[in-house]
Amino acid sequence: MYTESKYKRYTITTALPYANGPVHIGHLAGVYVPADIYVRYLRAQGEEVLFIGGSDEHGVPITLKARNEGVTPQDIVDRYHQIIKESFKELGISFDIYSRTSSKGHHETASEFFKKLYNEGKFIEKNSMQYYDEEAGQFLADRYITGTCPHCGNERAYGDQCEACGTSLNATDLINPKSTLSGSQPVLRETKHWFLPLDQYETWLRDWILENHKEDWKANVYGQCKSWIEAGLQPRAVTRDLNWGVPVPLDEAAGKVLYVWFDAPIGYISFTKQLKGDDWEKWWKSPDSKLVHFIGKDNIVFHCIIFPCMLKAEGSYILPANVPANEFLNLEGDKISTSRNWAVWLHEYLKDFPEKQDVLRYVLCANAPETKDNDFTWKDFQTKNNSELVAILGNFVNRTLVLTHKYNGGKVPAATQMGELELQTLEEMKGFPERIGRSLENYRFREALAEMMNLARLGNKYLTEAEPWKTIQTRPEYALTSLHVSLQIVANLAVLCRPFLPFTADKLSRMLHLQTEKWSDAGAPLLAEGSVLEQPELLFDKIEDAAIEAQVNRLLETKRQNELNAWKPAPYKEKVNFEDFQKVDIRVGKVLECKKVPKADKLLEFLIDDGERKRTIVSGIAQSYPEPEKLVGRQVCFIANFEPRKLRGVLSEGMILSAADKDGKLVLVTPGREVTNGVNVG
RNA sequence: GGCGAGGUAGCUCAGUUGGUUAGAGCGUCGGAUUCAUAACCCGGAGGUCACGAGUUCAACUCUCGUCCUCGCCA
Repeated sequence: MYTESKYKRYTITTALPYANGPVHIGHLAGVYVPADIYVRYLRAQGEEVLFIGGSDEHGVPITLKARNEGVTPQDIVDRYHQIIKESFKELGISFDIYSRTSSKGHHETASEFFKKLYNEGKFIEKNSMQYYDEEAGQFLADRYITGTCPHCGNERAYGDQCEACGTSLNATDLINPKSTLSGSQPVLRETKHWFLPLDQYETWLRDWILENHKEDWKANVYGQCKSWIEAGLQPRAVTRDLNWGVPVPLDEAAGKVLYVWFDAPIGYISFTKQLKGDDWEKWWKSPDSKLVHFIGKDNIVFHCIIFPCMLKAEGSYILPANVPANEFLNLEGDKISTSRNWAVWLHEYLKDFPEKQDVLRYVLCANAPETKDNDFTWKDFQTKNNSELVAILGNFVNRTLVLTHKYNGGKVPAATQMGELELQTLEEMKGFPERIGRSLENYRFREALAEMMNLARLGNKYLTEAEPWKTIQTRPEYALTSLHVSLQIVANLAVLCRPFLPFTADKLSRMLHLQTEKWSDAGAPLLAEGSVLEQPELLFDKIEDAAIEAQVNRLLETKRQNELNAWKPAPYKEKVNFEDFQKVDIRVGKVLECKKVPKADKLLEFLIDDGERKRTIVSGIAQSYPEPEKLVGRQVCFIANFEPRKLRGVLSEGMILSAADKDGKLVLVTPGREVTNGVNVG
């Protein structure tokens, strides 16, 4: 380790993904990829590390989703826990344990934690009035209640928020509240809950964060904490009325569970117990253990304020040394959204791009939203793969190994002719482990990754300058020496890229028969003269346009679907009176002929039997009816008393009525059964 | 609306306590090269550092105001 440290071991946690959907690239770039890089680096440094993850499986949204699908909450979390766990594993996120909050061990630990705080009088009790559904026999979460929004009059506002006007609400604000469980009108009933009095920890928080972590916490994290503390903290309910979660371990608390924000972070502790058994405590209670929480910015308050207060209240735990929260990743310019399916899902990526785990890891790390929100685009994904991984890293390794096989039978040659250039290059190589390490120790992952790539650049530059393909003719000993040097750089890359690109590191180590993964060995030559190398195998393949187009098209399709789903009837037009309506002469007629108007994309020319004569009407529906001749014989409705008008040179005597469907398709309006041509519609 | 973070080259980002010509990668253009997945290597172009005031010998950096993006809260 390059930065001074009083720590002997590291407890690294990652935000628990909520098990109501799979994991997407936003989660990965913000939390899991950086955390995994950090952990793999620590391991390479020989540090003792515990890397903890798991699914967050309680809370109201999961119960809502279960209701919508007609299954149990357990079914929902079983489904997503499986997907999430598998996909993390396949991406190489190297958790020591990936567990879940619905596990028995977690329920026990969370209950004990509550019990201890309860027994020591750390909670305050409060009674309040909450809506209760008498038919369903349960209290209602705010999300389970709909009613009229007091601000905008939307009749389908939720108890926590009106989606029409965006205001957040209390369920008691709603006019005509209705339970979504039974449809009945809920009644207010008194209920008792336990609260963690965060306000009592304010002085302590100020000292701990605002005074002592001003320098070492990220600006976004520190600023957010400051904002919260200075706004004044309120007691926060630890329990709620719900039947999905960790039951409150008190006789008087039937039908109540721990609030999900309270039980979830305890998961980090219970998972440690599940893995380490009796040996768990030092990871959480020994001051020489460094606790680091990797999270996204939405989670800052829980990990910097609330969970630390819980740990402080309990009394025997250490506190996080750092909480390197990242900002958000956008996708092709729009916010990632699970409900709108605007995401690149990890499990789908792994299917669509087999054996390309490291490419995703690379791109997400290079684009990690460390200081501000960032954008993921497929184009950029392709570019980073093709012009960085393939062109710089893969190419350097490949050319070195190909040359070695060509000129030295695949064995590491001797370095008999070290010149100025060689010494200088090896000297430069020496600096990389420390520079990369320091960046990682300070949670600057993009910088660290770029530095790792600079080593490959150094290799390319060296090889180009040494040009063994030329010197092999004139000074073969020197040519072999330069391959020796290049190979040492390749070997160093194998060690130094491991935190970022573990699959690539494995491949490289196999090809080189490399004996070490230790960070402290890097910086120096790692391959012995005469040792045998495998046949080179390409580390990365180019990604062709077609693969990228397929992904982009899928997103475009998603966007189209979302627009359809968001369709709403147009607002009503101004009122008109009956007389005005009567002025419009709408009639039924039969299509006698129908053809496209030349040089007009949208126009069809109809010849209509209107009961008295034939009339020509031009209508802009060609794109919805690609085979106009098929309309012959069909009855349509038209406006008979418009002034005739020329469209594209054709005189149109009226207008044919059609309905505009939500996808933009126009559909002709036809009487439900054949009627006499010329009759009125009214 | 209050608070927080951000707004720097076509794109993605660095810019240490204010101090010379504002940096990197990718893209683009030119050159060189052919060992290598037309890749690598060298060089050039490209910036009113969101905008407007102010402090200072000196401002991307400090202060105030405005605009925009994101988040938290009400």
